[in-house]
Amino acid sequence: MSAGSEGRRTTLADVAARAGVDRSVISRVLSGDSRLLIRDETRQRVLDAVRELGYRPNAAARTLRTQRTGTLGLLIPDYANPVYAEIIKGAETVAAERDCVLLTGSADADRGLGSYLDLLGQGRVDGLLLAGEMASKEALDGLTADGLPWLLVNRTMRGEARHVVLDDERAAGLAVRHLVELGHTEIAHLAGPSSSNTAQRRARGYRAALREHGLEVPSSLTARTDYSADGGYRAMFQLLDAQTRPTAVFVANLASAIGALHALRTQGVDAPGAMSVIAVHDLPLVEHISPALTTVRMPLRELGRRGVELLSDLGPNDTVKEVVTGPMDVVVRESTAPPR
Amino acid sequence: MSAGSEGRRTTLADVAARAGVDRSVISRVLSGDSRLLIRDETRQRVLDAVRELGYRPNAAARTLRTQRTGTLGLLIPDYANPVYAEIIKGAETVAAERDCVLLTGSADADRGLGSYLDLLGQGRVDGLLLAGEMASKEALDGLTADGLPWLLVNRTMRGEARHVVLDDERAAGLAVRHLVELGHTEIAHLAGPSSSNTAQRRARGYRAALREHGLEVPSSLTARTDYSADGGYRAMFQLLDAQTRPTAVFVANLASAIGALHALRTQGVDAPGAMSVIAVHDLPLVEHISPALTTVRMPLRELGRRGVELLSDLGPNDTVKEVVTGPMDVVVRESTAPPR
DNA sequence: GACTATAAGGCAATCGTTTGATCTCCACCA
DNA sequence: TGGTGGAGATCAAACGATTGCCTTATAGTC
Repeated sequence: MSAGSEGRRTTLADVAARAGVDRSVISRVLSGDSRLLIRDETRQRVLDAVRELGYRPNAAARTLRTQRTGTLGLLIPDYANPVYAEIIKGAETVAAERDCVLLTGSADADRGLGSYLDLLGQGRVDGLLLAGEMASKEALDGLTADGLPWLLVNRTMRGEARHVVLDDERAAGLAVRHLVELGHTEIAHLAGPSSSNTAQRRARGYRAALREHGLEVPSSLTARTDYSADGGYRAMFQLLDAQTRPTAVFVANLASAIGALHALRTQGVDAPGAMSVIAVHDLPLVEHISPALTTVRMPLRELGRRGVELLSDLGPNDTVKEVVTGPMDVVVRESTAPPR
Repeated sequence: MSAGSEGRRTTLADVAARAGVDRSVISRVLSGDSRLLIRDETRQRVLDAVRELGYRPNAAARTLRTQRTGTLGLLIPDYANPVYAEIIKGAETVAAERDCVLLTGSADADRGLGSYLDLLGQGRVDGLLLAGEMASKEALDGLTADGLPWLLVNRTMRGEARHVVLDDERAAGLAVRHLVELGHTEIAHLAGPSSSNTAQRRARGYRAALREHGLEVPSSLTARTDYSADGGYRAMFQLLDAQTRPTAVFVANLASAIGALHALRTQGVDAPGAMSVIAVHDLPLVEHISPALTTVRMPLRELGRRGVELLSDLGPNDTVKEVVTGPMDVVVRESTAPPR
């Protein structure tokens, strides 16, 4: 609208001049300072000036003064993984509720936490959520030394007591129980990478559940995938070659399960007739593949929510270990059935 | 390491004191000011002090002074859509090359561009990439008035000449040509939502290609999906009910194609035997579904790359309309074949 | 020996907000 | 008349980095 307003953005000084008061008055009115004594008429003049000039506080100046940015960072390893999409959504929702922006970025083996922080510099975020495996212990200590609160999301780390995770062991337990209840006794596990924290917990939960149900835990019934569809495809072949072929498989993630189903088709193994498949996580999409996947739905949004909630109340030296207690359930579709 | 360094972060003043020089010297050394005259010995003292104290410039202070943040923002409608994952990856890569951080956030119908900017305040990013349909014309004008450069990514907008897009019409053309070359003449289109810019361009490309190949363009051969698998599922049923059943369908996106394949299975229509299916975009996953999808692979990363490149050289009043020229090809898999 | 040029840094204003401390009325009370 | 006590603002010092302009030395010149 205001053509010619090129060049300089409106500052407090502009608004103050327009309203005929001091800058500090504007600032206090806008921040809702309750100790401010001001006539209604003046307050109105201030608000009018703010609106007419379209004033918006300068983030850098405010941050410099208050040492707060109103911003949280979230680092994830890979945008293509739908698991993180859900976590981000949950996190953004709470952040917005708290008038705070969530800024997401990705880091991985090459471009790790360190280089990300070098770019970010100091004082660009008030806290950092770290989802996934990109952070080393040293990097985390560096954050603590800088006085920046951080929180691991969906992973734990030895020696660090700052994380929020899902109950992956219980998820594995639910999956196994579902298979056991169908009558399976030869239950295999298509596990995620041993470097992955969630994969470890799911594998542990799988073994614990088998024992709990009085079943043996032969290591030949576990194969590894890198959490990709290709990985699942290859790993399934491995399982099919085992001396005793399982009748069901608990797969650590969705993508691998899709690869696994492909392998079964390729080998002419009917699913679920000759092999039941159940996987961790759920997406609308799996309803539409064949056979529709039975899954364990995880409270990923809740995980993101809790991440932000915990982080924003977290001092640089506090500690927290939380397991999100959101609903978790087996969504039974077509890929699981009683053994033949 | 330095226990007790609690409380205050190191500032230029600390480093200056340690090196025994003025703050300005530190600043100039670090910024590589070529006009600075300094003895090697002094320079070394400065660098040592910087390292020993682990100094990192305060982003807010620097931004306040220079009016630059070293940061670009990217707004997307939905993290769950793998299309955006690819765009983000491309964008982050270039941003990193240019020593600049890309901060991604999501906005949609409810939480639109406006509320996002209210949270961000002024001066938190040097420019904004807007992927998807969340921005209104007024909001864009607001950005321009604020002096913030912005660029639409993967969409155009009437009356605004600031976008970078893919050649969706050509993608549609390639898909249709592939089907025509297989011998199809009854080619349907499973189109995206009419509100979507890409959907419009793909539909236009589809019709143009049909005409180009001398085929008719009956409107009964187009059905609409909302770009979801469910939407594709329902839309495919519509197509199957048409008076003349097509022998091939060009689907506007992957998720819908997966739903469409499901619908075909449900109805006992063999794909590709009785119905060929080709979709826009490619993912490792589609290799593993049955039948493996034939797709048109789009240069999404390149789109993200160009977005950042263009934006960082863009003044608030410049204009740019670019069609990314990256490679685009039909990946032939199992879901397309000659008509019976 | 006075003068100039250059090398090597120092000074201080500035960016825009926030916030504790201060100031100026004016009414009211003794 | 002098003093007190708000009400309703204003003042000014930060926050930390950048950058145009100054100030010292020292070396070199006539």
